[in-house]
Amino acid sequence: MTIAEVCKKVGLTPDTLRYYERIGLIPNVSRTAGGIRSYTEYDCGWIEFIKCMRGAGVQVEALIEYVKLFQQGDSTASERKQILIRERDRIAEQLLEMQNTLERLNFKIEKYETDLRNAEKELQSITNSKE
Amino acid sequence: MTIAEVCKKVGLTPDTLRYYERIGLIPNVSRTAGGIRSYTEYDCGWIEFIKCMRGAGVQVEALIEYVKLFQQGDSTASERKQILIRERDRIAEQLLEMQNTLERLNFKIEKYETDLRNAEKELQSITNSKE
DNA sequence: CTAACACTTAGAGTTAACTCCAAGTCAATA
DNA sequence: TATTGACTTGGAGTTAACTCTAAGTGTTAG
Repeated sequence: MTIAEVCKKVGLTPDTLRYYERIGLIPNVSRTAGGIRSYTEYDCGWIEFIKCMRGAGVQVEALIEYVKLFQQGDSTASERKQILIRERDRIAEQLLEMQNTLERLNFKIEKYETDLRNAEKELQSITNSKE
Repeated sequence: MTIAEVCKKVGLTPDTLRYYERIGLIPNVSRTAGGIRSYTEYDCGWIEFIKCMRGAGVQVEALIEYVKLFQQGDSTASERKQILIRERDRIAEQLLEMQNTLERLNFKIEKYETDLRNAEKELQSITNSKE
């Protein structure tokens, strides 16, 4: 796959993909004779994983660390697991915070709704009394 | 309340509070005769609201817009409501994405656990067969 | 009264994560 | 074969949201 095809498939820009590769997030992308990137399905798997993690707010730095350990082989498995646990816990915490905020916003929106309804009613009763 | 007291109370730095005020997120903070900020409970309410929204990833730009409308009075109520709805929907969407990622991470972590257990078992059986 | 310390301002600096640019190369088509 | 358009690289620029600095003022403990 070319970079354009991968971009269409996963929804990232070529610049972002090249950036991710440059900083070590997508290991071993091979090239054609002319030096053009040629992505395998395996590469796409990585990209998709990275995209998913980034979408949940996992920092690039943590992902670089993970990929680096991955490339060092099986002996780093438990260290990698620790990274995943750490990031999982972060996401879980952030999730709670967002759930609270969501609830708070829902209350506030509801309050706006009743207030706006009441204001309209009042307006109408004034209009009516004038007739 | 002084800026230091508010900071301790809500968990923000003085720099951040001054920054928020400067860009219009905390309206009408009054000063002492000497020009030092003196926060009311009402101010703290705003700050706490802003902190909550920021904690859930609501952009400063959206909050500035909201505060500006708020200061313009009742006539902006429905416009303000629209902002809250928009941000609520964003948070809800982000929440879903994070829940998916959380699940994915949990699977991955579990896989690491079984793999590591198996590796250890294998190691042990080799050790045993040598004895 | 003075030393020490918190506060003030305007504005510069930092950080993360892209995003864009210039100059050049490669592939396909008229 | 020439041109068009996607690709390459290294490096500069951008954006959001702080965070820090410098130079000065106010407040309080000894």
